[in-house]
Amino acid sequence: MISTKGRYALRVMIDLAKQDADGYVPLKDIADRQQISKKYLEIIVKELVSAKLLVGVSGKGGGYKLSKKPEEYSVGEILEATEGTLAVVACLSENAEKCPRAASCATLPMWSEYNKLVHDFFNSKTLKDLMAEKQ
Amino acid sequence: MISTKGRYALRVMIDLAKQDADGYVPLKDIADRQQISKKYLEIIVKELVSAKLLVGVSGKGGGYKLSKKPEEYSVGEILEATEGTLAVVACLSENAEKCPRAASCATLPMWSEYNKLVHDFFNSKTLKDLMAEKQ
DNA sequence: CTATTTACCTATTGACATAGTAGGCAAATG
DNA sequence: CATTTGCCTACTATGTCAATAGGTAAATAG
Repeated sequence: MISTKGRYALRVMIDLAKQDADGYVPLKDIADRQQISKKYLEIIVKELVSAKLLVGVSGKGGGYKLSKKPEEYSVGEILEATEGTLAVVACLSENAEKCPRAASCATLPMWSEYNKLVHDFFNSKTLKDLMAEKQ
Repeated sequence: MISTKGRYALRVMIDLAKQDADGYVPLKDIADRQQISKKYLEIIVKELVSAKLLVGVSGKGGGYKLSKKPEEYSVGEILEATEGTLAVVACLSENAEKCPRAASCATLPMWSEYNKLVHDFFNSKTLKDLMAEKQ
């Protein structure tokens, strides 16, 4: 299940995509508009900055802005930055140790198929697609 | 992410599907074959019995057996019985309270689409499909 | 130079889920 | 009646989620 963290991250990104692309937007404004605790958003936004999806600038006139154009973000990369992984089972995550049962696992083919489905879905959606939606 | 519980449940069901369909199979045997703690499996199997996916019989000669034919189980119902829900976001789970943001939510359409994708995927796969795999 | 605004940092919390373990009771059969 | 099996309650360690609290660092406006 996609957690609050990932869902909030998307809302922040959509919010930023809708603001003037040149200026920096203070987190306080985003928190007010989205009705989300600013303190909690700090944690989320920090991860988005680490992942280079956002640029943050301190001080007066500072805030956050997108590091590229909305159509250049996949929803998948935003979720992966905050959720840690989009892998559908532990053994298919990036840094999973090799499962000794893999060769004879009756369920692995299904998990792999499902994993691809999920990744393809989120990688094919862009931030711009979500901007187009209402609100 | 699908948890150990759901993955173990599938392995138990597959294991049972491969045994003689008439007799009852002791949990100890399944645990030995699958190399999973029998104690932990007790918890999982109990939930499968509650959901009427398995029938359990106590005493000598007892054990568990499928309550219907392998091709009549969807993978979805097995996972739902153990994972609680397959909903991809909280607001789309069965007993979720109505979200006040729903009407104006920019991400809801995507979540709904994703939710359908996931449910369709698991509801279209049957236990028999998994039996056919190696092991 | 100073006050203000902003991001950024560490730490803590309560609630809950995960992945088990322990020990015993109840039922069924040989 | 002993053995085998399911079934029940309880407990635990670890981790994640969703925050909250309180401070430090950087940048700008005046």
